[in-house]
Amino acid sequence: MTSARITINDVAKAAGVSKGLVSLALNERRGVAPETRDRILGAARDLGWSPNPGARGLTTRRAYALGLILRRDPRTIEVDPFFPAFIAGVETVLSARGQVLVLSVAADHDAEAAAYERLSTDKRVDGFLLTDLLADDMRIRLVESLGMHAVSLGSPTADSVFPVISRDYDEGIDALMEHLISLGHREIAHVSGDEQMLHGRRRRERYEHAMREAGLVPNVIATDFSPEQGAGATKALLDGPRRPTAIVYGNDPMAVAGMGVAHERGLRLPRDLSITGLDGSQIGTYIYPSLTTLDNDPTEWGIAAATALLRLVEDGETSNVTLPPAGLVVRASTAAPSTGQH
Amino acid sequence: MTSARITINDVAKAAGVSKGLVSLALNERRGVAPETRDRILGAARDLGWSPNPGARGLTTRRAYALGLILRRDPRTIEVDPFFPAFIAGVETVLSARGQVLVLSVAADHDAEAAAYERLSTDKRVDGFLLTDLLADDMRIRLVESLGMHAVSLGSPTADSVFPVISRDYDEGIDALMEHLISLGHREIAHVSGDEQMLHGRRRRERYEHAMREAGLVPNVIATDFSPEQGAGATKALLDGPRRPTAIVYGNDPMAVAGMGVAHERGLRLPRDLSITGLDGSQIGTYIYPSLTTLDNDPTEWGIAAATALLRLVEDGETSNVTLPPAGLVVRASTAAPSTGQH
DNA sequence: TTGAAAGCGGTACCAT
DNA sequence: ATGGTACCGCTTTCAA
Repeated sequence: MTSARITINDVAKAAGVSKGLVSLALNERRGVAPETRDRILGAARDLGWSPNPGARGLTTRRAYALGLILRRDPRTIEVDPFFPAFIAGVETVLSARGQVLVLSVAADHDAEAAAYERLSTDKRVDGFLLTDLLADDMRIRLVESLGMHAVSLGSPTADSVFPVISRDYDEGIDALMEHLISLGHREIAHVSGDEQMLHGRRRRERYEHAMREAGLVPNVIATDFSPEQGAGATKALLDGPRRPTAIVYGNDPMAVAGMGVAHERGLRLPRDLSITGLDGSQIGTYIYPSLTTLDNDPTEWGIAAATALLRLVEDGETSNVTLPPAGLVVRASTAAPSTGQH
Repeated sequence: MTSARITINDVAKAAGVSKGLVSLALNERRGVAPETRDRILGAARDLGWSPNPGARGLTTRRAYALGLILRRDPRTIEVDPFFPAFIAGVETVLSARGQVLVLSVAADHDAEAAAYERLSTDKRVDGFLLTDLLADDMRIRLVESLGMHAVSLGSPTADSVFPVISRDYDEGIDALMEHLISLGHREIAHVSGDEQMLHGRRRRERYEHAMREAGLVPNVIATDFSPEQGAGATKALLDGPRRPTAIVYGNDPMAVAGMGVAHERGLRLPRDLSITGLDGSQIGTYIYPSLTTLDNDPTEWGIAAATALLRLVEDGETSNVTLPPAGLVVRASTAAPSTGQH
């Protein structure tokens, strides 16, 4: 089956008009007689025609595509519950508008910067979705200097001209800490994520705030968010001078790894050690004990981010979005500490 | 900083030649004097110019992009250790060639088919990477009828004109079964993945083959590969008439979920129940007990698939690729069965 | 070996 | 309201 390449000229011919008019009709511009409009659109539908984005972009200077660039160490790339659902959310917005997502993965900062530049100079995308924001993130200035649009997930520390999508975690972290404290925990440790990352740092700060509010002393080990370092941090804590009765992990994969360490040492969970994550992954439901965490909703992030970015690209409107705050999800991995030896 | 839009004309001017010649030089066509060639390429480099893929594709009929469409239930989209690393592999190949990956996520079969059609008719991609192959997969014929190129991960049951990337799992499954049997297990159950999916079915068949070879009777529960159904299947098996001493899960996330169920019932792993996965994820290293599984290497899949697809698109060469067979990775989740009551 | 010009599939402007 | 035409950035003939 040779799918006939059908173009705007075919539609024009079929509708008995000039191709300029077809363009006007398609783009819902005024100045086209209603009945002509219908005839044109009908012909387009009959022929199964939709405009070629490449040709279109040649004059409109648009790519009709959004870019997402992930920086990930290839060795630890695997576990991240956030992205698949996030991308699904982005897609629902894009596909409804005939747009497309260009995904790139970069191993390090240099490759990352190169990827932004390439997608930009090659006019592959109209804007970028900035995730995993770092403190003083170079990408803000980079993307700005490239003359590209963007939205960021979370508020950059430096000045940013881009719309911000955000969700409050402070409230959820407060609730989580209160939950642990009211169970009787005093030695509550935090295995924080990459402190370069804004949300990692922010969570750590709120944990510390909550601890001090309760008259307790914070106990933090920083990691890179990988299960590997999560496991290592757990061992360090259990062997350390201030052995915790509860550990709050910066993300769920680390919490799962931490449980592995605890089980390995013969601890009975949650009696001997309470464990929590911070971003509500599905797998947390099926591990044992099921994981107390905060809810998230990556799909919602994706929808909001893509919508805001498209508004910026198409209408030049910069509108921030605040998602509903993350709430506490109590499952089975937290309980009152045992009063036994330690 | 207004990044000057620099085009082929600027390069032509700088090199003192016509834009036609610039094109010839850039595309390494013969008939360009060596010294002119160098001058042109030098000018291009100085100006930081690379050709606009959209404009280019207008005449070459290429998108300089590859497409990957994932069909995933939004509710269970989260856990799949395969894709991030697979995509990273694809990316290493694409970025080196100035190409790009277009990623799409579809909720169901209809949306999936629509996505293939859209990326195809809009000339968004030059070919598709077909993953998660189903038995008698409609996509083979669909993509063919769209006149698009593709490669498939695994061999389609129906005739396919597309290159096939494959890796032998039979050998690894045999080794895994032998491992369990030699430990003394007789009641070895299999929680299989989606039987619609080719690799899920194939794995189940090999498990059954190995059981019969050993004079044992297969015991299979089919699932959709989700942790949720993995947990459910585990409960059914533990409550069933033929309570297994070992369970082979179709993928690692289900194995993790299965462990959760076992722990919940107070079983001591691996003494009371041996558990294995089948696709070597990183998280398997950090759970307790660490997971016996087969190794995989999604990045390798990605590199091979993208390379083969690009060869097909650019040179018309259809070359199958066979990756090294998956090997057994023995960790701590398998041991001799306890001889106690049951 | 090189230049000039047509054409790819659209959009946008200027007449009418 | 509609048609004609130039033009977007690049590739590809065809002459020279």
